[in-house]
Amino acid sequence: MAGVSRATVSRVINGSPSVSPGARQLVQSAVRQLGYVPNTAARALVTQRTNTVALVVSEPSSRLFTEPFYETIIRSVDAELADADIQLVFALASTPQERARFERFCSGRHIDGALLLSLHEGDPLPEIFSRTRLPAVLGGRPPNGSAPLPYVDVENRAGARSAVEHLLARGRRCIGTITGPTDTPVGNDRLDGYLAGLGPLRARQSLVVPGDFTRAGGERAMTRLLEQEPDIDAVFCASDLMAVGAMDALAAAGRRVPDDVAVVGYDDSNLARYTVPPLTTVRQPTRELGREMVRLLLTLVRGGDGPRQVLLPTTLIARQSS
Amino acid sequence: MAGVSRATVSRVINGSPSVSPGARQLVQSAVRQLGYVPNTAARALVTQRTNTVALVVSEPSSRLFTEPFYETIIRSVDAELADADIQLVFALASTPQERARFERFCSGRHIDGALLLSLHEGDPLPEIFSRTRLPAVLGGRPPNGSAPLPYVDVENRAGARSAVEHLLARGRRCIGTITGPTDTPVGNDRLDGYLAGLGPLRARQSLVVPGDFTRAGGERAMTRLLEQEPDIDAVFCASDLMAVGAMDALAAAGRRVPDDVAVVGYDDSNLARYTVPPLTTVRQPTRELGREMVRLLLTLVRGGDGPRQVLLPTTLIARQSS
DNA sequence: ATGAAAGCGCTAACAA
DNA sequence: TTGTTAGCGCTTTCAT
Repeated sequence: MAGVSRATVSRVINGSPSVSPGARQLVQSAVRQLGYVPNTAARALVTQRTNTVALVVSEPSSRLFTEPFYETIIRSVDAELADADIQLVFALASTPQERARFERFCSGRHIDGALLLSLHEGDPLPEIFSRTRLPAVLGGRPPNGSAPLPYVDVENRAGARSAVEHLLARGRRCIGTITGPTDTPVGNDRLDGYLAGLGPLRARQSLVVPGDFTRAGGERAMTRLLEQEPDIDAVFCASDLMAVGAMDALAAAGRRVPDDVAVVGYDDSNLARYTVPPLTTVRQPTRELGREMVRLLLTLVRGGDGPRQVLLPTTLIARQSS
Repeated sequence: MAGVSRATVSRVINGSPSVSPGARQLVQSAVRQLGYVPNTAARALVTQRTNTVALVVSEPSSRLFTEPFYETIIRSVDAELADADIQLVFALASTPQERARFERFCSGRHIDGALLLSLHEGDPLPEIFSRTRLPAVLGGRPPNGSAPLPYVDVENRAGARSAVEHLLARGRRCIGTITGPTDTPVGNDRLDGYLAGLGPLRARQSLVVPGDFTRAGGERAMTRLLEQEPDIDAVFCASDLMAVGAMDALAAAGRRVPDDVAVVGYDDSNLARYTVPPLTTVRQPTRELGREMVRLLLTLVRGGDGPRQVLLPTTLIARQSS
């Protein structure tokens, strides 16, 4: 219709500089009139790129929906990808079936790369990406024993440590912790930070109770902490949601926050502002986490060389619970 | 490697019956040894099918993550699609930019069809699918003035009506309602059901307060209801989350549930079992909703003729809040 | 700056 | 039952 060859049309569509202004005009108006849209499959076939990346969450959907962290990360990843005009495919991979389906999806070259979130120890996903050389970026450092894929992480250790130091500065001396799942890097790193923060004080075994990042889990853990350590005067929780649960348990036991027991959470989710009293917490730059993951992945997808790891800082947000 | 033609390989891969057992064996073992996986782009190019469908949510992600409904629907859609070995692409389309990107995605023939959730009045999506003839199924009836795409819905009117009738049967006479957003079919239908349930009693304007499906919105609405109608003895909330908010407001005002004011919610989400007292609510078959949407869409994608609408029944679940 | 031509990896009609 | 052949819609050398 524009009276030019397919090659020229292709050049115009892809913004090649070597097209005469006249031809460009002609093609563009023809495109508009025809409502022409390039066929992605055909394009993918020749370019070997699909302009699609996957965001994979290895958690049951219940966690996904209760954990405020995911909402933020999904939003920021989606926004960042939108800027690059790349489509996001969102995949749940918590069951073996889901993982198998996703693996087929990858082998089918449906995606240019993947963002992997919340990996547990023994998760087979990193191995797959490492083997197939399909670009992938982890959110959070790889679990022990996992293939060493590039990752973006927040300084969980430093963040947890700052929480404990804050508690110490406020004069607390019997500081317990409710940890995250111990088969995840986040869970371990925050526990390490807690131990490091305590320093010469050293933690007693009975001050450390494992949690599972849920509110109910936090409540149970706090109850146990209260039984094991009646004199406890502060607790560092590895997530805000668990901190809320801990505050429930504290209220049920008749302990005042922060007078009797100070509480510090982790995440600085929306939740934290609305608890009574408002929750002191460790803010992690979740939006930046998503953004950096995308940047790194896109660099890799384009064949570039990115850093093997990116570490983002945390900030302690002091509110009334401590 | 198997010593046969590409066509035969293709037949084996696609399970054509007209392949000799010998050739099939040969091909299959070659496939295994080579780790061969068909290239989806090439296949899509010739078959005009991508084996991918999109689930589109026209809501800000905040709603998506706070509304338990979405978690269930996403799970059931994902599971149902997995059975058919079709990949789910999850897309947020709440901002004009997101919608534009999604539109490009569709025109690029990236997907075989789409599932559209929670449409508001004036949403441009249905029009696009109607025009491009790309198969689409709505979750919930189309908003007024929208293109008439096939849909799966629950009997919102009947459900709301049954809630009000239940309240009447318990002797309540001054029954208010907290509605959903009035630019959504669900919001309107549940309001209609409320009005119908009241029957000859007729509702006063001041008994109807608009909500937004959030907990905070429910709380605000209940507070207003209490001001406008101090004698109110029951409230029907268009969602469980709003009912929880209403119960917060009731507690703050010193009204007992159900003694002073009976509360009925809608959804029968997990929430409802754990409120104090447990919440009477209208159960909608969310899993079936997802399943039926997928079935209908797949029929359409395969060129079949499906029903224009599917309506699923609701059940009243009586608990202690009424 | 432009066009001709090859080819990405697959399926499907047709012939054998 | 099998192979040959054409072609899906695009990008990309390579000439011109």
